[in-house]
Amino acid sequence: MARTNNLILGADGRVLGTRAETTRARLLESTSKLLAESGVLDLKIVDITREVGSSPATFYQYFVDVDAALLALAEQATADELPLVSHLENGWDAEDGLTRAGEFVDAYTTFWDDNNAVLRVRNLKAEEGDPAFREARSKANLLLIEAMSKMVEQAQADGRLPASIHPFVTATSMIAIIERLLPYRTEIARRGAPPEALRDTVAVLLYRSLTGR
Amino acid sequence: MARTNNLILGADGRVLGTRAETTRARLLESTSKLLAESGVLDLKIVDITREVGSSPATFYQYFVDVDAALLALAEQATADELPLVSHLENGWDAEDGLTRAGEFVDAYTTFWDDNNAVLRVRNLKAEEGDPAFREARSKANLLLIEAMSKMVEQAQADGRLPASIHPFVTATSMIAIIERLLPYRTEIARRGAPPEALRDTVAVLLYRSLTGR
DNA sequence: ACGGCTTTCTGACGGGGCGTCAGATACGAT
DNA sequence: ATCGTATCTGACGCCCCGTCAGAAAGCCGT
Repeated sequence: MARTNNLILGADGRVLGTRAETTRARLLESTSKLLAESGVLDLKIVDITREVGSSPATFYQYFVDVDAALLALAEQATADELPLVSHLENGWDAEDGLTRAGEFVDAYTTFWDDNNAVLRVRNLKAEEGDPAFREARSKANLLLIEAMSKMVEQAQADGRLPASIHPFVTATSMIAIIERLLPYRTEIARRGAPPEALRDTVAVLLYRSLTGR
Repeated sequence: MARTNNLILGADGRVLGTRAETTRARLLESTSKLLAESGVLDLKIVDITREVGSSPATFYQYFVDVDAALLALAEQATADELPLVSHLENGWDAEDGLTRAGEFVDAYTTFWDDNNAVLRVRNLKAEEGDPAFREARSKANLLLIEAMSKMVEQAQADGRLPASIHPFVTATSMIAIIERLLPYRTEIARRGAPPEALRDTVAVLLYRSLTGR
């Protein structure tokens, strides 16, 4: 709960001045960097603050604990994710549908590459049951999932997809594919698949499962 | 590397006697329990050993660090996963194909529910780049993915699936769906989807994507 | 430019987990 | 029962955690 009505708050709920806002931002950046470098399990508050040249006590002025900082990062990542919905608007039923599917995959890949360390932690904590991270994940994916659900409903109405599939579950499955497959890239490459195989295959899978074409 | 040629080894590579094997097993069980209860981030060696009534030093006789224990658990889980391949053998091309897909989903769900805490950690560490966990994950999924790849190749040969999809990537995507969706169950339920919707939808998605029917 | 007030930062501390080692204890063979 | 080996653990120094009281920096009115 770091942001309310555009006011950035410290750990004790006070409103921050400009100097404090800068410090907070630097701490978040440092957290993100260390997260990407060495993983959550090795994330230490001492290291975060050392990185920005301040002391551990400072950290606690902005975040009640590490989780609070991680949550703030997750919420930042959400802002990058929401625009992806533009690739889904108006469906993929026109003849350039498959192309648009590919563009969506590309856009998601970029988003993922920029935020993967944070997203991994967000998903881990969400799956472990933490309500705040659950909420953050839902909010991030909601727009995409709703847009995809609409595509499925349309395809069902047109008789291209069976009525037996549940639109929301189908949409969530598509997010699952794309979210889960990106970290596999190196492994897939090691199996001799050409580099575009992943992108193209995922695009076709999404296209088929969402439009029934 | 806790096991070589059926001999169970301690952290220093020595062969364990029966008493030691029991202790090691109890430590692993305790680790698994605490993992499920409170997540990786709060996993403490002190707690693990307290749980079995021994001291932290004992832990280090069997595992060089927590990761080693987690890896051992991941390898145990693999043993539960391999038999699932029986649901894929001979393909889903007969008329009971969709039924068999449903049974596979059920079997995987059971496997997941029994092992989810460990699998989550395995996947996290694998995605963070740890080679040992990468290896463990690959080994666990390999049989399933190979079987699914064969199904895709068959469907492509019969003209039911486009040649443009890569069998291995497709198979991995199916694993992604099923692995990733199970933790979402509560969230999907909260959206008013009936309880079987997930099972049935995933079964249909797998069936369609793997057989092209 | 100075004093006083507020915001922001930090040194220092008790608490506790980490990982190691030397010595204690339990076991099995004879 | 004794000995040798396998197994266990108490105790220690190290480092991170989270807190608090006080220091430093910034701001404002005069």
